[in-house]
Amino acid sequence: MPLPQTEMPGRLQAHFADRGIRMTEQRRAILRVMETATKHLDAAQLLRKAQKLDASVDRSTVYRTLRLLKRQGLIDELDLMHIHGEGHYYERKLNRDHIHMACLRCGKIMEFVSDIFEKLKGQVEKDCRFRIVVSRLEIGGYCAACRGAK
Amino acid sequence: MPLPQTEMPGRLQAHFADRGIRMTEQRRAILRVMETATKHLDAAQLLRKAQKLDASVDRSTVYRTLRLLKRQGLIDELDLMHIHGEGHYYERKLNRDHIHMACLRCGKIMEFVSDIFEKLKGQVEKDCRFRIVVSRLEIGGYCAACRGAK
DNA sequence: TTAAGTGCAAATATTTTGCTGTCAC
DNA sequence: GTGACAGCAAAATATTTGCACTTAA
Repeated sequence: MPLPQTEMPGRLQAHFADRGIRMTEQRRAILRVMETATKHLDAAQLLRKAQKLDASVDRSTVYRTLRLLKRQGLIDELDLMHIHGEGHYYERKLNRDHIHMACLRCGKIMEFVSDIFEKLKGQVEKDCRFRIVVSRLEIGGYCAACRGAK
Repeated sequence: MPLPQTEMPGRLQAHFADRGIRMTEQRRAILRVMETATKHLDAAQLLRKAQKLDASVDRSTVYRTLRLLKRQGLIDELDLMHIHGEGHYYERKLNRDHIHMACLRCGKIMEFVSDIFEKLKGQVEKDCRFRIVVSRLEIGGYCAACRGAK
């Protein structure tokens, strides 16, 4: 039975507890935002949303927590073709890796899960003798709606 | 007969001429550096190398020219897992798309051409009805040499 | 001739760091 | 109690912009 994409609130916090990583009010707020986010957030958006839960959260704590989450392999960092600005976007790493597509015209972000992608990663691991820790496939182009409209 | 990976010096300049894009001393220097680069360059490295050919080249001209090259689809922009700093790396877009792998231990960058990657892009175009303009697959992990050493 | 391109300096955007005080465990 | 974490302010890094001057076509 496949797990749903909206998944296990509290899992990030559980991971922290499991590994003996200290929990603070600020981290709790940031993790909750990441856990409940319905779209990809950049650092500034994450800061604003976290401050709604705990007004004391500082920008530097957001960046420090993002670094921690990355090191723990709990989130992925994306560029999304820099549709808005030069910063990065973040999302929880869920059970299935997926491809990101960004429409260069309307800015819509789409996700796509593919067995061929899994096969490709297997090929890289085998043919290049490379142990994959993190992978990121981002595609820019035109979505179905915008293809015609161009 | 497959085209070699080190390829056609002057092709970027030829493209500019074909499209009626103005050529300047500064652009000539920047294009030459991109054409002859043997590794991925960030904006600062590109600036330094271009200044050796034409000392007048300014940082802003480098960024403006990079933007132009991106819009023309002549170069790809990469993060290379931010192995050094938060900036971007650039490389000429050659005939065959390739995957980039960055070793998180030794920092080595590897490239890999795969038919499965081509097939995957075909799947995205077909199944998602998405017209791909640019794609970027970056992988972080451990190369063969570093796998043992860890 | 003139629209496009340039350098320069300053602005903006993004991320990191040093320090001192606070809090989770 | 103490080592890890926090806020704050300032620095570091990366990229963009306004403007007056220059140049390719």
